[in-house]
Amino acid sequence: MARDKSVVKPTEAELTLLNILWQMGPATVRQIHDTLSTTQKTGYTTVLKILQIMHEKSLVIRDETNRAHVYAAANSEMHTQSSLIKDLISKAFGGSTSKLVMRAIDESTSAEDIDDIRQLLNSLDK
Amino acid sequence: MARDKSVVKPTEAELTLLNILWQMGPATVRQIHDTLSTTQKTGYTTVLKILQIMHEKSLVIRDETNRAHVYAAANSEMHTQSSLIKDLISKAFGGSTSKLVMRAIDESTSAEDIDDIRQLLNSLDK
DNA sequence: TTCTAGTTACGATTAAATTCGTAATTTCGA
DNA sequence: TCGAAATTACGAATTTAATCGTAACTAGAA
Repeated sequence: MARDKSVVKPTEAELTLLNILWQMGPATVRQIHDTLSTTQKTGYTTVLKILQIMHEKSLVIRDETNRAHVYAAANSEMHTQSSLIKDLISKAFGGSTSKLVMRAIDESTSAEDIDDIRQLLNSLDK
Repeated sequence: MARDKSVVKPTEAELTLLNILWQMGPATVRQIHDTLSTTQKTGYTTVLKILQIMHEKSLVIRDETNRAHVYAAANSEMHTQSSLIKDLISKAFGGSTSKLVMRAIDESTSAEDIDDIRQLLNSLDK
């Protein structure tokens, strides 16, 4: 039950900040905190601290040129999504992608989702 | 960045034990530890302790009739998979099931997986 | 130049997760 | 009956996550 040091998996709080960075692009702590404040009541220094830790883990990069450092996600949203999915598949779905997909589809009541997925499958045919 | 108390999400170690319980069915600490030992070197009392904590959280139920308590998963594998997926979708996929599915399919190189998924979609048509 | 507002750095605190040693308890066989 | 072996209970130690207060620093305005 050891931690896998090689692949850094963002924690929940870290993922929240990454989502903001993916949406906003590079941003200062102030900007990130302002955005986060619309949905959560988290202190400014808390956000700063988490970003500093993320920097140590190389989850974000930062530009220290100006006094207010500018942070950016180190990896793309797509890359991170893939690694989170792979993690879940291996830990809760016995390594089977199709099991995860089928369970996800079972959950979805949205007709659009189903259509989107069907189109993706069709596009794989060619 | 608060914990959601209403839905108990198993930790990594807990999920490992749940996987064993789903596979074996109800089992004693000894049996669970023996199985786990084939892949991990975790102490007996560690497994016991985690099961006791899981019992407090109602992740498992236990039969205390005999001296060696018999533990069983409180929720089905399917139920837990669904809740883990929903959690991931909301935290890393902007709530979109189709985005998760598409990312998962992108990752999968297995033709069988694709076939399985296609069949599931077809079965939804009726 | 000096003050001030804004920023980063540092470290303390709390809570949860993980690990395991040791004590207490129980049961079964000699 | 009594003791050994197995089991549970208890709690300590360690690590990580998350939070934030306060100190230190910096740049621009007055």
